[in-house]
Amino acid sequence: MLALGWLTKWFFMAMEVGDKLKTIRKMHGLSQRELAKRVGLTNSTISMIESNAVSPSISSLKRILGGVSMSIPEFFTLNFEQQSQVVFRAEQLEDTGCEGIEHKLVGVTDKTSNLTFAIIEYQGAADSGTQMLSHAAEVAGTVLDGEIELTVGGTLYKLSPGDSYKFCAKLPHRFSNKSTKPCKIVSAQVPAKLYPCALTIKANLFPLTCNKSQ
DNA sequence: AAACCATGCCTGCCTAGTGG
DNA sequence: CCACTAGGCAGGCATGGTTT
Repeated sequence: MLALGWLTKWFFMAMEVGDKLKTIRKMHGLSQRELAKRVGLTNSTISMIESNAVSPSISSLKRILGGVSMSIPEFFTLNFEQQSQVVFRAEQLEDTGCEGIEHKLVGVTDKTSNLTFAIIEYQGAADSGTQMLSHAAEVAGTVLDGEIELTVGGTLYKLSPGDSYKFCAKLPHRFSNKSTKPCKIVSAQVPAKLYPCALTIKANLFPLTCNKSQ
């Protein structure tokens, strides 16, 4: 029974091997003959595998993937259907910020991504809220323009253009623009969920206040 | 009952050839 | 030049018979 289950599972996996291999080969700009020559097989073998006429042996698949610098685990975990939008035009970026903070999220509609990337602009005297933020994630960013005060775990850091930060967001943290000039930051976070001053505020999951104390 | 061996089937892969 | 098909070969595996 176990063997039957394994065979069934392998059968369904094998159904996709040919299509996947064909896509990968074309992504590398190779013909069946070129790939076959590169890995020491014949073009007909590549053809039959790609048309799902045969299921390649592990050794053959390893050889073929070697021709495109890919491992077997990488091959089976690759999912082309999850590939979504590549380029996000400036006008497409959704502003999820609140008063005093422009928070433009890149790829906010991509639910499969594990990364959140944002372009943030703190207006003069704006901050991320009176309460310290804390959420299970890792964040990193760079100040492009202006100056910002970053408090992480009780330590205050003053950042200028070119300065970067990276910290575990579980530590209580807060951003504050003490100057009168805007401060522009690019910021990334993994995992993509629970972005404190954008998605969560927008969704009213954590009703934080974004102050503009002037 | 266990181990060994012969047989046939299945499958991956090859060469040669075809059609677009 | 390209992808694909037909026919054949070789190795792996399951099965059944024989021997110990």
